[in-house]
Amino acid sequence: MRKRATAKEVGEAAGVSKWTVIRAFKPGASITDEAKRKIMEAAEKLNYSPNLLARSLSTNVTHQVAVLVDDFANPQKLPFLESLTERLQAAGLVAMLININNHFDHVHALLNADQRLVDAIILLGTAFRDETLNDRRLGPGMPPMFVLARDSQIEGVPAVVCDSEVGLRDIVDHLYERGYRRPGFMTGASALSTALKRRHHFAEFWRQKGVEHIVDISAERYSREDGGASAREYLKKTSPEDRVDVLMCENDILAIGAMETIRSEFGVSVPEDIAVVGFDNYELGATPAFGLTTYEQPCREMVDLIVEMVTGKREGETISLPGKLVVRSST
Amino acid sequence: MRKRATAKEVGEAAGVSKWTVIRAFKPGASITDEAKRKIMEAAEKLNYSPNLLARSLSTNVTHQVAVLVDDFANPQKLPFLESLTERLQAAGLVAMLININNHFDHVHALLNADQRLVDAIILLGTAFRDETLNDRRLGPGMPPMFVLARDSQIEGVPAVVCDSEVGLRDIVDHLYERGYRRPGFMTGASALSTALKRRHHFAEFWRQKGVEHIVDISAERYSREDGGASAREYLKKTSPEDRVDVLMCENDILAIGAMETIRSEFGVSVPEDIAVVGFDNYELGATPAFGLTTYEQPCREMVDLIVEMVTGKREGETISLPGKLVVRSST
DNA sequence: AGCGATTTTGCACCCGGGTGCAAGATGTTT
DNA sequence: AAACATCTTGCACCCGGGTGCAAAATCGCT
Repeated sequence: MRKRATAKEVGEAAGVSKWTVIRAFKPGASITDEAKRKIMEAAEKLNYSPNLLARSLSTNVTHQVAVLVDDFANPQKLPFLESLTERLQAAGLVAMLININNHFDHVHALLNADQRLVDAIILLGTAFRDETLNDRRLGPGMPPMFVLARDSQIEGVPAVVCDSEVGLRDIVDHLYERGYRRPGFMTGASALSTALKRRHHFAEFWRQKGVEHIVDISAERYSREDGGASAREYLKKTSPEDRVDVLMCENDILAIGAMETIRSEFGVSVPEDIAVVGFDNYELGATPAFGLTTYEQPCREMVDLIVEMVTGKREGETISLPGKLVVRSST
Repeated sequence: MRKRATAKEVGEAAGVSKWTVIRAFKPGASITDEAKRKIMEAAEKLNYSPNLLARSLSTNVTHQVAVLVDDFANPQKLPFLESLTERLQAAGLVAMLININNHFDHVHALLNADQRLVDAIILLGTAFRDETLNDRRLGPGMPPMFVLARDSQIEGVPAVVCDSEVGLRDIVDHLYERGYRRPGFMTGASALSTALKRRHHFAEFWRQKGVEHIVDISAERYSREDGGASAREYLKKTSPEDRVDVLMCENDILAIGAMETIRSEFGVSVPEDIAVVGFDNYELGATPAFGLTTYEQPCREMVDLIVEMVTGKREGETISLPGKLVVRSST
């Protein structure tokens, strides 16, 4: 059982050598129609298909791409994974999904991917530190790496990101126009460059409008509970008249957690007392219960670009794409 | 660039043959400490690690498992993917994530996985038809297959599922006890066996309690919009006094969609006028805005079992695990 | 028919590592 | 020191397919 036919066997069945069989499966190779027909017939009978492993060994191309994910708690990962696998498959590639966690760190994952000779490595919004890549175990021969939906300052590792500068300008413009003047910003894991960048632009655009002070609130992780917990802590220690009038959260999950806590535990209404803004346009944010104003990352375009880079159709250079402000009832 | 050191090269650097190098990397092989030390030193210097592709070619074991997913719209996939990748990795395996869609069907995916010589194929809650497996292109030599979070009637293809019989009995008991007597059931893609089974048990348990009539509502797909749309259609054509008093939805996404439409468009209150029940215990259902009563699938246990089957630690035989009723404010 | 041009096919040897066996090295016993 | 047991190492050949080249077959033309 579990015995695959080989080119040699097909050749014997069709009365040709194994090399001719291999040619029959190589588009554009020189072969007679007659021979090809016989071979295909025999191949079908024997249920033959080329062994991709063996092929990869000699061609040095595996058509496999490692996708590293370390934040499955973020539901935004799902649409990214969906688009990414779809596009990769359309390009003849397949994704090896690698879960980075406490038992399997980035260096492990990179070495593993390298050992499996993947054609490329995509870091999907992972929170890895740039120093990770300087690990001495990581030789110079690693497969090319790309970062998706997160910044990369690393030399030679291009990224495709949603332009947080444009995004936050749009958001701040919108909030200013709506009359909000006392902004707060909730970060998740604040040490990450993406977080810092968003925070930075948020503050910068408010400053340009004459608002100097930003209230900082930080959640432990990117989860609904943590968003709620940090909002709770803030509201507890701040009297109603001192509170922010709009709370920008680093992503939709934090925003939903915060919004729910604000409403249900403090009787504060959204957006009348405090407006809430998220980031990502997570599907459920659109539901009437939330009506979350947010900023949509151009997921499909981002994925298209990264796949073009991976397949070499496009030069590997960091690209920022503008997203789209989605205004709903929370502001 | 992108040149990996080979065992032969390491051997030359360490003054031994390539076979000795290979042994140095094979646990339990016979080799002197001295030789091993020299080899490891040379290996580190040359940044050598065994080429897993080449190894797989001769051992016929790839340590790769294909995971087929065709329903990325269901957020429940994310925790399953997370646990699954984590467990597989802990067992030394890696997941190839294959997206089944209009451009890449099940047969394609299976053939692709086979060509890549994966050790096993896991169908993650996919809506494939049993006939798919009878496709003539699928030979008898396919890798072993397992179904996760969905039923399998297929001979030789074991499944790990959440026991819908126990689950629905718990749900119906709970609803009956709360005093509901006019139940409705909302299915997604109703042709699927999982859906039919849940529907069947739901009706059966009500019958045992003397309630014969179940109102059937069906949504096109498993999405919030479709759940909302089918609830809308139902409420439109049914006068308040004729309506169900509890609506059981096949999963949480449908339930949330239905609940939101019921509340916001018809001013019907949940649970006073109509109670709503979901299935899966999707994380956001816990938020105060929804407070969705639901049934939690034992995700981690299910994944543990399927990984044990994949690794051969457990016999491949369909297993049903009981889940856990989670009562919240929607009932 | 005969010659050269072109296409098709077979072959030796490669990709990087794994296996079983036998030769070589080391160690133990008398 | 010889004889034997044991451990370590090298080797031939395997896994399944890919490459470049040369032999063989086919084609076109005079």
